[in-house]
Amino acid sequence: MQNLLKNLNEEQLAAVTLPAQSALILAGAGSGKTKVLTTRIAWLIQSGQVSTSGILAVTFTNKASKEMLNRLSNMLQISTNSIWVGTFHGLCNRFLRFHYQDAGLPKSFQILDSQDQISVIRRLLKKFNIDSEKYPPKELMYFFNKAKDRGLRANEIEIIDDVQKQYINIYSLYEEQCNKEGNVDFAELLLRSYDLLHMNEPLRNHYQNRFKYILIDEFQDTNDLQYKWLKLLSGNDGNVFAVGDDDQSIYAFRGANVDNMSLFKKDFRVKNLIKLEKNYRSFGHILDTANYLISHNNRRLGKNLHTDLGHGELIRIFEAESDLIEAKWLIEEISYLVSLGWSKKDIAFLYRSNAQSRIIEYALFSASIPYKVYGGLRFFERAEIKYAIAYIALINNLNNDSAFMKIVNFPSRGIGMKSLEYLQKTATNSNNSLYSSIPFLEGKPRFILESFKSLIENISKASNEMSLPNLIDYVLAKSKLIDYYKSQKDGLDRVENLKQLSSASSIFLSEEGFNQDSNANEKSLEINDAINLNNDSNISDLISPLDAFLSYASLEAGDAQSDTYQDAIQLMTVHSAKGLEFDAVFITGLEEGLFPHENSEKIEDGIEEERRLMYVAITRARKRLYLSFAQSRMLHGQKRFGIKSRFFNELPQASLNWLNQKYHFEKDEDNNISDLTRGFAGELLPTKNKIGSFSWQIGQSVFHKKFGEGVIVNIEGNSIYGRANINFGSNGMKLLDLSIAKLEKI
DNA sequence: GACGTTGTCCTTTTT
DNA sequence: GGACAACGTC
Repeated sequence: MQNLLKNLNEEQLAAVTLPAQSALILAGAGSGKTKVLTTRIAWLIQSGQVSTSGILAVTFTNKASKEMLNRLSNMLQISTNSIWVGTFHGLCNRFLRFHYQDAGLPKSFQILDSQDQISVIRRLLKKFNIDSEKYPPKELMYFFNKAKDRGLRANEIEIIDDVQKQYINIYSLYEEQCNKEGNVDFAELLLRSYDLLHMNEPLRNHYQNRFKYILIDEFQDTNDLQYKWLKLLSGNDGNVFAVGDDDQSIYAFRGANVDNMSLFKKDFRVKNLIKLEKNYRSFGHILDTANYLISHNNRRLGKNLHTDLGHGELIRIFEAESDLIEAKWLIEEISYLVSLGWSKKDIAFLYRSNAQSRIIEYALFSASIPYKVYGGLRFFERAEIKYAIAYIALINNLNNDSAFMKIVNFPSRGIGMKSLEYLQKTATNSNNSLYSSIPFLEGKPRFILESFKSLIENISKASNEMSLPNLIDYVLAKSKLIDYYKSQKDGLDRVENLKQLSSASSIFLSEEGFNQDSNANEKSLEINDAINLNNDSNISDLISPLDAFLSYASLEAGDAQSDTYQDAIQLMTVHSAKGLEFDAVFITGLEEGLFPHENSEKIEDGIEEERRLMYVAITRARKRLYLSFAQSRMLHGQKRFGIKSRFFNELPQASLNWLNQKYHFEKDEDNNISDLTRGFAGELLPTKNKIGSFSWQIGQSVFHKKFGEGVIVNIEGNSIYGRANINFGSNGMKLLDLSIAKLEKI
């Protein structure tokens, strides 16, 4: 026990050993937040205050919950299996699998990811002849999700105008459709769980009694519904240990509400507020940069990080001519670091949006440097995998129209639009699922659909006799998915992915403790059984391997494939870097419109959130931080010119080191950049050359007295006297007369 | 009526 | 660059 607590500082120790009351821990980046959380859990268990089943620990990402479980099993000698640790979504899924009957769900309910959600909405619009131009599926999805995040059903939303009324109508149609199919979207997992706890008193009492200690990480990222869920579950004399950092709130776009932190203080009568401001991660210049940047935000609880580590190195900034050169510079720089003995897995390339990874990947690949991309198009989000999963989802629940539609004619088997419209109509008239309506058809459509039906029946029968991995191989063969991709000229990668699916399932089963040989799970549970059982039972005792695997496919999307130990450069978005740390961090693509993202300007407090995102990015670095931006970048298949991010103006200049003058590029006769060469650290060149009139070029960076820094995006007419479209970033796009406007070259 | 091809649209971040 | 819809062809 003493061992457990000996490495904590005063504040950390105080937090870990707080009495059983609600508490709010304001924990800055790198202040030992995860350490405090896990040590508290271990301490509670080891000191005998609670058994493992009395703890509920909530995180926001799968990565974080895995990390927590890892650390716990290192600290504790006992099994951590019965501790409920997971994401909100994962925990709610588990809860609903136990109590599906009470929640009004079929045993094998399927979880929809956002792609699936969109296609449900599309089908719905078609079915009811609703104009998808006027009611874009994506907008509808945002609307539904936002409502659910606030805990609202269709009939609980206030009607403001006619358009909104129609949104609400479609919302209830959507709910109806999902219920009929037995499908549940991400937000629904939470709302269902909440409703069930809310309505069902015995169940609520049971869980309130069971979870003596609730701990939650990244509290600033909770949305309204999650807050209500915590409140309900913790009961009246709630005991919630919340850890968070308002400066790292970066999920407002999915409903997170920072105000929950101050609300929590009041609602949960928090007596214990502890601030962890000592940073153990980063050197001084890095922290100064982060502190100075975030001080530009208005809505803050207030907190300043400090360190004992000393100033360390200056922040290195690089301006590239293009995204390609930025990528080349990245390679050059990390090769240098590696040659100095830095390890690749401690170096991260961060970017604002996933699309930016491509060019960096290409450069790394060409240089034969091992790298690992997190996020992006995940394994289970790939088209071919989604098809395979849809076959399995359909045999698991024949009412799943979404899965049905996805695969009924894929690979194509001669079932066209007309036949499906006919089927749809028949199904709608009899209020049956598509699959079960097949026998009521007539003529040729009936004939071809019956053959599809027997395919599904065949697979279904096989599923009772085979293990999951074998079943998957069977599906791939019988459905002809593999054959289809083999016949495609660029289908080889997809064939490989499909082949990986069965081994992925077998790894999953063994990790989750399932019996590999059988797919059977004949235990059908009454509510009381479930209550009695789940105190110390594994999820594998209650859920069929198939259901579990399908949930896993939706909830985890196969993010981190297990080669974490390989020494490779880490590539990820800033969002997915939250909670991680690296010796060297490169924040790339720091251009107006990209970071901060242009969409954020239209959103209330959007720029503040982007700034917090930047804050998160900066505080990932331990020893060395690089910032880079490019004058031009390929975007949507087009070359776009940008100017450097406004965030550069919000950094402490004394901590910055502008690298540009220390590098030069070698160009061949065709003006292609052949290689990037490390140059000498020369004198700083003057940055602004005042020149009278000369020929302007697209892509030229300019300075204007009123509008600030900009980039020439287009020139009309003569390049000396014509007019130019100039992108002034936050000051907008201006059309200026080149002979009149006093522009300076930068 | 089904299938392959072309054209058009969008493109932030995650469970 | 990718997903989907509309188009023309078999």
